[in-house]
Amino acid sequence: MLRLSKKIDYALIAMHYIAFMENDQVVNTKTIAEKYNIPLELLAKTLQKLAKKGLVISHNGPKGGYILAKDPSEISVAEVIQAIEGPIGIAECYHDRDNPCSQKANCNIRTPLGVIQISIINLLSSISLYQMHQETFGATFNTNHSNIINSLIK
Amino acid sequence: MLRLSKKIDYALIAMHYIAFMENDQVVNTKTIAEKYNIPLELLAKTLQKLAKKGLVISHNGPKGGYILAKDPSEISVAEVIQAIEGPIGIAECYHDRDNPCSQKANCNIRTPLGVIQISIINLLSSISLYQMHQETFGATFNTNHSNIINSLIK
DNA sequence: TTTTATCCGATCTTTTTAATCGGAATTTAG
DNA sequence: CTAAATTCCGATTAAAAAGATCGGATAAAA
Repeated sequence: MLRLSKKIDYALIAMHYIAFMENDQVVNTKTIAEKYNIPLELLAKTLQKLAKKGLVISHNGPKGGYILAKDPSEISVAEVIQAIEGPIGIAECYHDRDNPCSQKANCNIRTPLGVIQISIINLLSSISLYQMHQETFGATFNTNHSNIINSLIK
Repeated sequence: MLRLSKKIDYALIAMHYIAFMENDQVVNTKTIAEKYNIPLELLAKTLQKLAKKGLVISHNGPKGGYILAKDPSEISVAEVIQAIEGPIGIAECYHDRDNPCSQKANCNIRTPLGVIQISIINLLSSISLYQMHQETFGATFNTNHSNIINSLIK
């Protein structure tokens, strides 16, 4: 049902938490896992992946942990999703090149699904961690929607 | 990766095919399954579900099959998805009442994800089978986007 | 009354997701 | 220099979801 995976939930929760720590403190995995009741090992893996993709920076050893690699306003929800799961796609045939759908030419829904997919990617790309944070405290998204609209009106 | 399930692919393919048959002919499962190389039994189940939810009307016996219950312009992609899988939700905590997330109060991403979810639902609700069909033939979506935008600018 | 369909529940298989485990490497603090 | 805290990483297991199949029931047209 278009559900985001738990890994992505965890990634967003963690990124958000790290992003809005006071004075850019280094945050370790355990702290976040305990605060949000997330399995430690799984969260650790998730953060490692985010580090590998350059969204956070890791520091080893005692007093180690993670900080954001960029400003929260520069990190979109789409980036976090893509870091964990690769390209966003509602239809497989748009990026699984190893396993091409045999019906591609014949398919009657491929083109419109492609358009819908672009709209969703644009939506997720237009929302940053910073904006999520604002929303949490009752403010509202106020993004540039033109990209979403453009994908609908060609 | 926000992938639509195959059942939904099949449902959309079938609905689309039925919708744009000449003179509202009754279409049987086998015809569609063969044309698009879909497992017959699975497509049958999918169409049965769509019939139960009132999106298509079934006719038993020889010369039986399915026709649409409504005009293609009156059936949205969101309706088809919801008929097959229930409510659309990118975050579990928004409709799984049996299994409430223990972190609901504490969660730092619930509110913004809710807003994103509404945007996606609005997007999918704004696209009808008829519009998908237009798109297939090179025309473009030209929907009323105000609902999408309204969900972003409160 | 036979044939062609939908209908429906149960089950099996496969794939994906979630969680766990064991241990290595790194760095700070004492 | 050593011990403790932490990230790192691959392998494995467990659970859940998705996909597919089967057997038989019901209904309607020819």
